[in-house]
Amino acid sequence: MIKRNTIQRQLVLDTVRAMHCHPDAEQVYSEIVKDHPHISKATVYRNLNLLSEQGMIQKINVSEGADRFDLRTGEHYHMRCRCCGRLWDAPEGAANVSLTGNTDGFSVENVLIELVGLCPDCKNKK
Amino acid sequence: MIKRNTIQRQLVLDTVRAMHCHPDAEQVYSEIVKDHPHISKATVYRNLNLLSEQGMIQKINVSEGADRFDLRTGEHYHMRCRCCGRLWDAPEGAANVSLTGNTDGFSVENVLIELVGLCPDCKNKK
DNA sequence: GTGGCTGCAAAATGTTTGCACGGAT
DNA sequence: ATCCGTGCAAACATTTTGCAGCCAC
Repeated sequence: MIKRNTIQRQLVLDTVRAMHCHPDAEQVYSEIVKDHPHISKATVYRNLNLLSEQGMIQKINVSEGADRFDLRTGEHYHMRCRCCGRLWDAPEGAANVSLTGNTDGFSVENVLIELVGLCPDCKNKK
Repeated sequence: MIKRNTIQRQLVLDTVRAMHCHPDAEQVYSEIVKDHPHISKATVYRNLNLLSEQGMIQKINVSEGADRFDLRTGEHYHMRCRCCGRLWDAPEGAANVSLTGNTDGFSVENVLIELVGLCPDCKNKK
């Protein structure tokens, strides 16, 4: 199916690229609505899903709350603060994963990693 | 708060222990309802959450669909088939993760890993 | 002009919560 | 007698979908 370039699709992509906080769909919508009050939340969801299927952005499932979106698409891992809920890209080399191939005939195609802990801000609040 | 031993709580625990398929809440409920038609789904949810907080079972977030529950509570990883959706415990040593400590001041407390791929059954169907 | 895309509302999915009652301690 | 746990329904959070009109191609 041929995909069209719509203003809404470009807005969703630009907004995710501009926000460096791993926003969820609601946050992307809120940001766009400021300048484009007519956009529908369904359109934001549809385009976030489409763009992540096309590899333009990455959809990130986290163990608490709504899915987040990220402009980086290469394989990398995420750190989630269990206190404030914010999400970060883990620095290059923060975690190294090696697969031994001993997976009972299961073919691993993708490794998803979430590092859960406390961010510096939340540590200082204690 | 002191926790009471109720028939429903024991049923939820026993059922998760008896099912070796990483069921979600709906599946646990369906299994219990066969013999105990009066149990409420809310009770199943409440007890699954309580038991996982107590460390009796483990709650597993997966990147697609509802949360699953597991009788194993020690740290281990999971493999999810992207075709049939089933979940398995990854064999001991299937994946080795090393943290380098290079996490920009973020304190990692827990590492969650999901290996996504194809199970032997789904590979054979192709 | 065609058919994908949008906005809107409604539905679907997964989970939690308020409340009155019943049962364990 | 207390008060925790239950069943029920309703609320909630997140996401998807049906549909009529619109707009990019």
